[in-house]
Amino acid sequence: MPVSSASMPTKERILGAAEELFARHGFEGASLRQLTAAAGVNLAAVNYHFGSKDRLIEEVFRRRLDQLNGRRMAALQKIAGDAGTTVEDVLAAFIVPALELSHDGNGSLFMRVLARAFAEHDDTLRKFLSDNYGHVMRQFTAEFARLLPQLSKEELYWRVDLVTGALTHAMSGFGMIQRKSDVPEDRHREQTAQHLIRFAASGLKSP
Amino acid sequence: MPVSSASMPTKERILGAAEELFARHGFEGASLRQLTAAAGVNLAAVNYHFGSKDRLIEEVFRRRLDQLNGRRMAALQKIAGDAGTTVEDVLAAFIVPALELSHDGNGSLFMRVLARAFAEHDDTLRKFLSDNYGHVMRQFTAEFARLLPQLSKEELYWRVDLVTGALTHAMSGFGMIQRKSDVPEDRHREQTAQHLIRFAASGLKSP
DNA sequence: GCAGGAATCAAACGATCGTTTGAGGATACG
DNA sequence: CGTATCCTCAAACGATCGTTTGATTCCTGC
Repeated sequence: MPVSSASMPTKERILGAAEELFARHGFEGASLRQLTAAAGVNLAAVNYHFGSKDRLIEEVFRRRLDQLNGRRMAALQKIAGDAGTTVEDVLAAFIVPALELSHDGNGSLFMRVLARAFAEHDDTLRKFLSDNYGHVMRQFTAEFARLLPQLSKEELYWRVDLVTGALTHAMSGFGMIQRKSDVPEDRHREQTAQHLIRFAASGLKSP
Repeated sequence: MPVSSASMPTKERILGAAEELFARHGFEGASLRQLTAAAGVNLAAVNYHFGSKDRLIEEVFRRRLDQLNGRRMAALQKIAGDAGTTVEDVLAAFIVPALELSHDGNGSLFMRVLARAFAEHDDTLRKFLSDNYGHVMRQFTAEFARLLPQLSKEELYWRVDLVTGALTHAMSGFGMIQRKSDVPEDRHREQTAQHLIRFAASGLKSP
């Protein structure tokens, strides 16, 4: 499963190498020289294809988040507003697409990039993420509000923030948690999802 | 409450400015030239007093973590092994010292530095933190294990990791959550602690 | 098969990085 | 008063940063 093979177009090889090096060394820590060397392309290729390093960073996010948040929204649409929907259902709509990404290619490296973006309080990056994907969090929060009417607005924001913090932290470490070889991949993913959903649901619903 | 005034010794002025700039721009993003300019000291002072930038980073952690984890361990010793101790008590021993730090001076900036250290999967930094402060997490985990005997070792590690992730994430954002002016400082801190403890306890104890 | 845009290349740009140097100032002790 | 020690300072070190340039190669459409 190549993330940056010689047969791929230059743009995708750069994106693959960027994802890996941003995860490992941070946005400032990974230089364009390391990056283009790892991708096997010329140094000038980044500025030619993306314009600048900052635009490359945005493109790394866009490529993954478009897919991730698209799947999250699709899963949420199916259950939002329904009478039988539970907190666990909404959490599953949020978590399962992220787990699928984590176990696909070097998607788990992207989760580490995302965790870095959370830790960096960089205004430009936060604005980009908020502008492009803020509506996703608002939709999920609105559905939680419907299912947890006893919580004040303030309390709800608190708990949703704690849940996203825990999940981002946990999923950024998935590269290290290896499943036992006798458990099939999808079964392992299902167990992980159950762990996370149970934990988060208990926190959200706590009295 | 100056963090880097002209009257303070050079070493402390550097540590104060370093904490702020590392929180804002990361370890690689903050340069020694910015840092020494903000502290009002000569560029060479960092290498004279600390030896290198990496040793300065370690000293930034040491100064705060010695105090923070000292208070955590003291609070834990008082209740560890007792018959009446609850999960909430242990969580309070972990959380309250961190909240006290967050509301004291620019201690909240340090919590952001700590959140960065979590997100960076830098081996050198992780080894330093593990070598010097790993015993704290082991002690707390052991006490959780005593109070939650129904959890498997694997499940317990999972949940403790989720809790620390949520708390680190939450407390790194405390600079932005301002208390209402009609609520006294210590009352606000107490309320925040209750929020965090309730959330974490529900997650840990979830069936 | 040839013109022309797309893509790649080596090389260089000025800026900034962490670190080192050696001279000079401050301070305490004989 | 002199001297030894701690500290500060401006300046420079080589390395590396993101970006730009201009020539060269590749590929496509006529």
